[in-house]
Amino acid sequence: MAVLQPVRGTYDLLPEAMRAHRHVVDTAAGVTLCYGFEEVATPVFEFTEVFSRTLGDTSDVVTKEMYSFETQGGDHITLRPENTAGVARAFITNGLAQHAPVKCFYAGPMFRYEKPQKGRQRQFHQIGVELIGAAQPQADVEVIAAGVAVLKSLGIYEETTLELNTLGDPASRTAYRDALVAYFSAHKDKLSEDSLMRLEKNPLRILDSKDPSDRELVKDAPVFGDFLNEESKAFFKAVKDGLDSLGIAYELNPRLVRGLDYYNHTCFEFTTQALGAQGTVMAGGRYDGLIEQMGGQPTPGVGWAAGIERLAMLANDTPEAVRPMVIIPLGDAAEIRALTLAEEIRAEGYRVEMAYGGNMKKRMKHANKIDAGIAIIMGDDELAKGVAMVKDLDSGEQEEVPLEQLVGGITAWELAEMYGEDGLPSDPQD
RNA sequence: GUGGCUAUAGCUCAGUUGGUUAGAGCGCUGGUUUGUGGCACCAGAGGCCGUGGGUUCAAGUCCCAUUAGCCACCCCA
Repeated sequence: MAVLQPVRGTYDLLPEAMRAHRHVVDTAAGVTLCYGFEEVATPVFEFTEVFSRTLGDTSDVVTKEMYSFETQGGDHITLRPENTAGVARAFITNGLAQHAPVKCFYAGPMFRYEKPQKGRQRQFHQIGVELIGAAQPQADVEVIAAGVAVLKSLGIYEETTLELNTLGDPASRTAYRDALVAYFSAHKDKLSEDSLMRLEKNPLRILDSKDPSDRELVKDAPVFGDFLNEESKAFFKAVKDGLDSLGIAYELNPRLVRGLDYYNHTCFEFTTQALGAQGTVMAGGRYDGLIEQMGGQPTPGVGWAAGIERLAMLANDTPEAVRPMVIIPLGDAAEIRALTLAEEIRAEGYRVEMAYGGNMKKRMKHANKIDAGIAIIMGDDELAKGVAMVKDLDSGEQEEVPLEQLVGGITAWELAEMYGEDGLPSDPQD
């Protein structure tokens, strides 16, 4: 609007939005830790090859969505468009193979040069988990279960649908891909413009086309099931059985594909109707070929990523801001004592604001404006008596409390009055 | 990258067929005298009408471009 705009597709996280993000991240970190995923952080930029060599030369992410630049030293750098490649790189460079299986959780900004929409920014944020070094289908189940637990903790699981598919092992996938190319190539005249492109880049995507003419063709297209070899079928069955035994509902979606090349076997998405065209809330799958493709030893892996913005838009149980208590000193001696009193109460883990400036009324209004729950009014005469007037700003009740009790005893008094029975912050130090 | 819609105060929006000093609500600041807030009342500040061109005696209003947002496609989290 004004001359000073944020860069297209970026935005500021002001306290209210930041709290929603924090809630998503903290919830996910806590839940996934129960599954053994420990938080890690990798750089927000990597050498460009980390992404270009792994994501696939034909993927949209590589061909048109990367923020890449050359440094003064001549290095080719790219802001990470996703974090699986970065984690995989860290796995290799830190020699984590000896600790396999490695389970990690991450949260942070990702960058994609896309046309912004609601729920789609150029700098956005993702949480995700990766389980590297476990080839068993039980690992897929565990990863998906962790995702379910996160969604449940955020109170949005009921709004999502788990869509599940298998991409098979590379042999199955290649065979199917070839069959699809053969089939659609024979009907090029009926394919949409987009799908002609897809035929070159990612034929599997044609199956998911929204074009009516494409859809007609898709009806008679080869079915992936016919090309899955026994191992791939058994693997997929084991994943489904695991989910069944956990009572995790899913819908098989044979058209569910991945834009990134390193996926194989299991792929899944949690989708919702509540976010318009940006319906994917959490997505992931197995990527057994990735580490090897990057130059490491052959190492299987499985994981998912979820957009924090999208999760935050769905979650409506974001905690309220912690209400402060406000100290209102009146008089020179009280002003001085208030400084130390504030420090003492803060040291106990409470949010304390000072109301300086203005007369009593001004300061009370200030207390009100910052949504304080408690006002500690301390004039020179109270100070002389060694007390302070403690006022509950919701009920209007107030009473004199000896200063020494105030510091040591504020906890119970303040919490009870300030938050009532519910809405109690679990730990005010957080 | 393609197509459509939108752009007026911090926020949500009015601004008639182009016509004087561009409005409201909320919010913000100050006040309604003494050390007690919320409510009410009074007053005030705050707008290159997204930006740049053009048409016209005259443009917030019409035209073009540009930027940004929104929506759909593509793709994705």
